[in-house]
Amino acid sequence: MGPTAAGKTGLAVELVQRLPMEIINVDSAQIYRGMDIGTGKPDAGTLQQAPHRLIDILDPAERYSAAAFRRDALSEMRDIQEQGRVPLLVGGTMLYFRALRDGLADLPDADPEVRARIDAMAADEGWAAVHRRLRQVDPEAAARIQPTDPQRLQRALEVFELTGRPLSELQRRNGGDDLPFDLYFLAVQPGDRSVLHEQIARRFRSMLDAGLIDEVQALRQRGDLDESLPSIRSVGYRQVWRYLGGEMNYEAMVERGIIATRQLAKRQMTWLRSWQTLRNVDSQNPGMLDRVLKLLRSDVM
RNA sequence: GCCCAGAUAGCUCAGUUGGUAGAGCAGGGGAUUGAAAAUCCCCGUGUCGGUGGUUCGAUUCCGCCUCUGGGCA
Repeated sequence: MGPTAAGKTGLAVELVQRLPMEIINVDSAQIYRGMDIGTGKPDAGTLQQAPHRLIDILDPAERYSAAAFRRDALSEMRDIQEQGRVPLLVGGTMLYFRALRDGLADLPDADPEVRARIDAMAADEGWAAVHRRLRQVDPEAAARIQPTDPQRLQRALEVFELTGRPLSELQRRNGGDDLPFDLYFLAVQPGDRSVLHEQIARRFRSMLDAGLIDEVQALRQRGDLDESLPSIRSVGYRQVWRYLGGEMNYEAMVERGIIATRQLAKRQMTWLRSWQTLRNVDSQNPGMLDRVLKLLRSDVM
């Protein structure tokens, strides 16, 4: 685990060359086909020598979820284990890691029709009205969710409409199905954040040099994608999308893209700060690989 | 050289009819259950360019100086 631009992929590739491990991607953007440069996917050669599972499994028009990830990851983990290797889960999507570790409540999948209805209500009467409606059917969730948080308001009301039960009640009955795996958590984090910020700026510019604009242009030209999709909302893609739509100039796009990446890294580190039983290595330490190998030897093997 | 307009938070700016100031962005902290690279919450003392003057009191009014735009030569 670790923030973006900390060097997780490079480390993972080194590890699978030395140990009987196989990589599973835990990154909510790298699941999309045709989104390679901006998501920081390893190049084709690297993928050849260090295969990643759960990369390129979805079209950008599709939506994924933490629940789908848990299902898919467990299936891949079983498969890798049956082949006598150890699953190495690598990525920065902390919600996915948590869903894997803790499980999720038994809730219905997203329903486009219900969501469209709630969107229409919000467009009509505002999200505050949606919040008031939620308070009637699920006061506990309404107390926890800000009236300004459309995404969670929509989900809470959606769950009620689909099940007739409040989300807060269903979440309490969290079926704690125990994992058939022991999990070992290792975080790769920068000792000095300002150095990470420099790396982020450099990496975003090099993505542009590598053809990020063309990649996003190709997505735009399909005609069936828009900014409401998780794929297009992801860091870098959203900013380039708007630049291509004439909403900002090149310079502003570069600045906003770098800022969005920094903010992502910060949120990722917030997750890690409260993570239980976590081993940390400094991503800026040149001896990182040896340190990790040593940790694995003493803690796992 | 002269005229005009600026100079206030890291950046862009607002404001104080004279009682030492506040937004957006950035940044920091936090939350996070089928969108999570998403979505949301909290956090603003800074020689108010410098220096004299007027005043009980000046960032605010006046003079001079410096710097930055623009105009005239």
